[in-house]
Amino acid sequence: MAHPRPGPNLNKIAAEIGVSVATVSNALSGKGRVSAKLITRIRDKADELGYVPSLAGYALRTGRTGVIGLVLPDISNPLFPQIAQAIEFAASAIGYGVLLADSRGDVAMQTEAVNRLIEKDVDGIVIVPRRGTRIVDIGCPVAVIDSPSTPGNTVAADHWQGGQAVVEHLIGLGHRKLVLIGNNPSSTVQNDRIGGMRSRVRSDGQAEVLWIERLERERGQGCPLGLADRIARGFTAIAAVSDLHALRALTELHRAGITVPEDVSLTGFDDLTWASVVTPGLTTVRMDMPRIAEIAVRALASAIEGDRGNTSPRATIATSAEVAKVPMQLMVRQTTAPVASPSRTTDPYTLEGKSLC
Amino acid sequence: MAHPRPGPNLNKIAAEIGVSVATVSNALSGKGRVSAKLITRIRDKADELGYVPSLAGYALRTGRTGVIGLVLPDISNPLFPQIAQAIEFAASAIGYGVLLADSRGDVAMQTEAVNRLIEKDVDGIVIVPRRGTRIVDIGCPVAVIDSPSTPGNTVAADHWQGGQAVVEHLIGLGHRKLVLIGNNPSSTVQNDRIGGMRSRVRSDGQAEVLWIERLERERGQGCPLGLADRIARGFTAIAAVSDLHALRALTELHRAGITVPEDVSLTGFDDLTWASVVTPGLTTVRMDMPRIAEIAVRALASAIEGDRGNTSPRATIATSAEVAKVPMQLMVRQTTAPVASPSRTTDPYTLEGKSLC
DNA sequence: CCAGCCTGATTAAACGTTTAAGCTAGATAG
DNA sequence: CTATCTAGCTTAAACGTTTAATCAGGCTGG
Repeated sequence: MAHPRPGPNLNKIAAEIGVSVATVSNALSGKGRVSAKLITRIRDKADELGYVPSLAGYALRTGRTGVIGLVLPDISNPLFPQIAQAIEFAASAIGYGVLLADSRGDVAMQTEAVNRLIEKDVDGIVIVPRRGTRIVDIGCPVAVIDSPSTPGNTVAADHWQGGQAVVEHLIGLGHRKLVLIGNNPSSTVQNDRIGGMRSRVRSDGQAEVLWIERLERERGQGCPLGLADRIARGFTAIAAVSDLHALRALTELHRAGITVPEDVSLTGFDDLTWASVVTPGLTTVRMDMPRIAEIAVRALASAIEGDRGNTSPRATIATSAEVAKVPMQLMVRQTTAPVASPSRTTDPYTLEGKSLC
Repeated sequence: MAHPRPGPNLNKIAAEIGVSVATVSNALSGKGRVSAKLITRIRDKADELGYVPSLAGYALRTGRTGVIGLVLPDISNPLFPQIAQAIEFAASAIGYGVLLADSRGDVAMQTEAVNRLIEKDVDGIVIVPRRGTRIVDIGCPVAVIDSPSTPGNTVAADHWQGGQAVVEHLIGLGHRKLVLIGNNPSSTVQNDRIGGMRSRVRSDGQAEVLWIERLERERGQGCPLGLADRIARGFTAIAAVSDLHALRALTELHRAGITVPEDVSLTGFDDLTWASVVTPGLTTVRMDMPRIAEIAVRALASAIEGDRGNTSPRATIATSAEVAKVPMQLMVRQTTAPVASPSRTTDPYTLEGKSLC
């Protein structure tokens, strides 16, 4: 009624060669004292038999499973694929598996998700916290992504610098009067981005910030943002805090007969997957996810591996990369152009929105 | 130098109460013969101490880890979030964890990803195969999602029926001449969708299929699809095989001064996250991911749990749901409207046949 | 030549769980 | 009153690994 899990084990190899299991274990892990020739002999036999070490046995003995958990806020977050892919890649590169846990947008589910992971004996957890959530003190190493306000070890994109890069790009194209579009001023990420943008506006320039949620509270869901108005008043560029808002701006502009980038330049944030396939390609700024993931995973791994000896059940915090900030990368595409350019070669584009609002 | 993993174990409970570990194990799992009062006494003690069973110990003994692997083609696939979320939800609902593995779009990486999972001792694997990949015979239960052509147990959205639903909707709105947009005829998914669509075109109607990849091979990457031309020739609706292609069509239409849905109706497929936020909201058709995931996971689970006794190292195929097909759901939004609606058309500009392509 | 040391191996215990098998005592049957 | 059954527990082995402790010799130094 059970399972002698198919593959060969240390015993098999040991028996086959005629030595003890301990020797085989030592040979393969390179730890004890084994003669060179015996080591190679064992190695050969091992992959002749196609030996795969049993994680269960290893885990039981060492207390380490080689698996880390990944807790995501809500998967509907369009950034999610990038994050998951990057984490999985970074983790598997150093031999860790990634257990998924989705907190489904629910704050309570987040701790519940963490518990599920702990019950699966993960060695550590990477958390991308839901906005406004605080990471509680759990009993294993944790790395937090992109919530710089959270205490403890965190790695985040440098949103401030990203904002600076966007505005520097626009300034370089000659733009002086900018409309900045955010959603909610209570988001630290958005605030960082907006802050970075403002910090690079020239003294002879001007920046007006539009907070969408506030506007919608007054004028209703999906209301126009009054962009045409601003253009008429001399604003020449619009910088949104997210690609989604940029897309919304784009439709509003076209509805008003304003073309991008001839009449006005437009930028987004995050480089969502469709940002490059849409025409014209959206100039935006992206997080260096591979790097962020690598830092997070490495920090976690070193915390885990340094954990030996620390038997305290309380949280062990990853030591390195306490608050690493990773620069963002500007992706220049077709929605930005020099101000008042007489005639661009780029195809004029009209994604003209109808109805709604 | 190590790790006596913090929490209490069966031993602790046994010692505390004064019985043997076996009894505790039996009491908690409800298997052996233990008196009722002792059971409750043990139960109480267990959660008084906050007992969490060691997965490692369990796995070692039983050969089952309670973890399934999820292999995804390439995470950049915009459908990915929905899939991952649904699988994770379905799995965790019946106590399974989900180990992530991304094959990064590379066909070779797919089997490599599978191997990574097997080395982590997963009990089974859910695969969303890359287009054109065949699932090799691996040594554990497998459920395949959305590749109906693949032999073995598969659960897939009923793309054919989805196509039918789209066209039925358009027909109901009075449309007769349809342009169908696909990407690559070698994709069985796309073929199913197109096939379903054609099967519902009325005998007094007409459907012309545009294969994007073929067109681009002739006219170059990102070329116009000649939609305005078709509209001029009396086509009143465009149905794309994916939201992405629908979006592309939308931009092309607007560039030609054709408005949606007044001049022409447009539909997509998949209900990608942005499909509802874009204006006008895209009428599309979505997979019932929660249901698909549940079927896949359940099939896998029953294969795993039925595996006891089957000691063959060869693949064990999930028995139930051999080729389950799950209906798709039509999401009617703003890009479809009755044909030739007399009212709110701004003004029927006579379509200047801006001859493209 | 003997005490000690290094080398290369072995033995045995431990991690936490499940489960077949064994044991004890009270109840029942004959 | 003895033989048998059974409910309720215990013993012990097993899963596959790591690792501390031990051991057998060969070598070295004195």
